[in-house]
Amino acid sequence: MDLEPPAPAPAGRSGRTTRTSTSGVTIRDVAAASGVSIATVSRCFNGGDRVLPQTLERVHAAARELGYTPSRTARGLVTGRTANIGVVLPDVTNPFFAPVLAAVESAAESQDRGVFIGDSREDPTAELRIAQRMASQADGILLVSSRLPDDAVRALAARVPVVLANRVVDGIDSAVIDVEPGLTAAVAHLAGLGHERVVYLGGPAGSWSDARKSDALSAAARATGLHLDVWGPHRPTFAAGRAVADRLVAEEVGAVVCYDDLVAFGVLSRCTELGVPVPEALSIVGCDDALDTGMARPALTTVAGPSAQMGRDAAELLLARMTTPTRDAERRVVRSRLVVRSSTGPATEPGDLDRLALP
Amino acid sequence: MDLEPPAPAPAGRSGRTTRTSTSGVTIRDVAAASGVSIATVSRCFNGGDRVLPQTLERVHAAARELGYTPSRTARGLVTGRTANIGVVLPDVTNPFFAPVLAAVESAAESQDRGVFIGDSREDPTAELRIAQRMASQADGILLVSSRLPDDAVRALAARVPVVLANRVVDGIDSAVIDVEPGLTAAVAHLAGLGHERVVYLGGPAGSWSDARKSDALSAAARATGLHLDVWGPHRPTFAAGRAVADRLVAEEVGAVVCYDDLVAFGVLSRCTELGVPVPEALSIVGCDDALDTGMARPALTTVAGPSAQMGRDAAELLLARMTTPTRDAERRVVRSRLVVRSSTGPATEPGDLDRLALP
DNA sequence: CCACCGTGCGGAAACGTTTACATGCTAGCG
DNA sequence: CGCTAGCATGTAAACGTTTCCGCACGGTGG
Repeated sequence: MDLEPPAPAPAGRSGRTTRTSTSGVTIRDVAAASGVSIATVSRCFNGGDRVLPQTLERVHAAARELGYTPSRTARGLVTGRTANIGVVLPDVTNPFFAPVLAAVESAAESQDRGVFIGDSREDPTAELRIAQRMASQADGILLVSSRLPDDAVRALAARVPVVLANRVVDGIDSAVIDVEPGLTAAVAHLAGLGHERVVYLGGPAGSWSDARKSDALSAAARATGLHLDVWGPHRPTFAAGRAVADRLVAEEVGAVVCYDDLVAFGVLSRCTELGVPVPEALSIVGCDDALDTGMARPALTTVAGPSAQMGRDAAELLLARMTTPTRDAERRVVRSRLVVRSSTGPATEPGDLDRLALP
Repeated sequence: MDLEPPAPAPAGRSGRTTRTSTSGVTIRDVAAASGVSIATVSRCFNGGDRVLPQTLERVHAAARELGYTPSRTARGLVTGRTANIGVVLPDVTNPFFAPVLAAVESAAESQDRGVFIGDSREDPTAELRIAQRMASQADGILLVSSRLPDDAVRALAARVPVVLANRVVDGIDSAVIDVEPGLTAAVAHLAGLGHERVVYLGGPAGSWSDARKSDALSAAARATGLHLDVWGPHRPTFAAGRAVADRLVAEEVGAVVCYDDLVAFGVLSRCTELGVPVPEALSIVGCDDALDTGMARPALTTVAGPSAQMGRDAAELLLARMTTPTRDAERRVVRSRLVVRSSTGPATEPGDLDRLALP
């Protein structure tokens, strides 16, 4: 690559200025240098089919010497495939997405594919715009926690292979975490600790996983005889958790399940500030087990979802759909589970609470 | 191969199968529909220069109706520009990089540019490979915490605009955090608490910021009369912190400064497990203030770097260099500062320590 | 010995744009 | 009234590939 790094008018017998960002040496140069036609050079770089071993060797040698790399752009123009994939998610900053992004990146890298990333800021309009931009430059798109309406997803999928992560739409591949086992266990756990009322701090409007969590909690609460209040929507952030914490303590809520760990941490943080002891006065359950969530004190009881596994599943599905567009839609499900740590504890009577508050 | 997989004969008056992932309608269709030449259509989509307002209107109407979007690939082929930028960083999973990625993504999005992302896994070879792949599809590349040798960076920069974040190489634009103020304050802080020996848990080999931190600590320790030991290299992970914690307690180290918050949390986590009280037995200082690091108990004293700002700076520099390749290299510096929370405290005599250990 | 076929390769036509250059037209100026 | 300047538009040549054909050649089967 560092053939002639700073040189002003580098290779090329014609002295034409090269403004492409690639090496500047084209398939024609290689053909000339190795005494074959460009068609043969092309074949040498695409499986080497129907090429004499010695020719292949000669061409590769010439290419190596000239520092030739096939232009992905030109290749893309004629083949219609770009060897890139796109990932669009609601917030790059949310640690929940990091493992899935990592998994996808890793899968792509192993096939020498580029990865586009887009941050929709939880805005469906932005999400669609980004996805459409990607559609022209990627062979497949992974929508993580998509906020798009079902129809929009299907419309997009008609133009370009689409796979969903953390979301389900009929007829579209998806990789999801089944929150039900974990949340059911969480409700049972809280009930077992004597809590009679639980508040669910809901996630962003239009979030599929929020709806799933809400449903799972309702069902579990009904089965257990627990009273469930659903608050929200809330943005899935630390700040949102802090903001809602005051109301939790004002209403003397004894147990709360949060849309995700960020919100849970926000609640925890604000409670600490307010001098509200956790879990004595308030039991907090998070979701996702993003970040190494065990590191906080008190360590957060949370519904852990194997998000890295979900990412790997999503990547597999995407790659599969890209190579075989005419498959039936497939759904991969990984199970969540409850991780009990120390942010949950026995229910307390209001009287006991007061005693705790002023030692 | 898969010339006409699902759709028999979709759109198009010619019935030609469209295998491109774009809308399938080309500039030619728009030209025909609006009764002008393709050159005029092209002009309408590039600033509308030298085009009669009514023509422009007509063309845009036709384009809208047909659902035409210019092929970025074809455009890229002839112009040599792709309107994409690339970001390569050592670990997508490390929360330190999230804000800078977000900043870059945001800047790119506002110019309707795509963002490639690559994860080098802290491996210089992989980093180079990824960067080279990007070079052919992006107009500029941001190397975050690059582990590449200076020469490799310069060689790359000769092929494609390159900007560095969290790293400095002569002749290359860079946006960095100046760790010196924060670390100097940290040393002073520890000295003020009576600590006489500090261990620095160094970061990954070949990390520029690790070298800077090490230097800054050495200078500050020398000036303060503190004894500084440098341990390492360590991978910048939670696990690495946990692993080294045992040695810290075995050697009865009283104060430790960590390469980043992940390592610091690892140390903290393991200490809690071992029953070593923080900060009574061990004062811990982190770096970066990544994650909302105040949420852990005890809250981590850390050297906060405004990484989002660094990201914005880097994005600005990259965009500027892409439009004006022949500028002098520029360096943007943001200052770190010490954030004192509760993971640091007064030095303890071994005797006192024992008393603490068994209550 | 002839017809045939597979094999290795070259020629040339795409792919969908941008852009230099040519062209016709209108208007302004002498 | 004629000449020219400028403006809107068209023509065509790139950009760097892949890939469909066709061609020569040599070996094999009849």
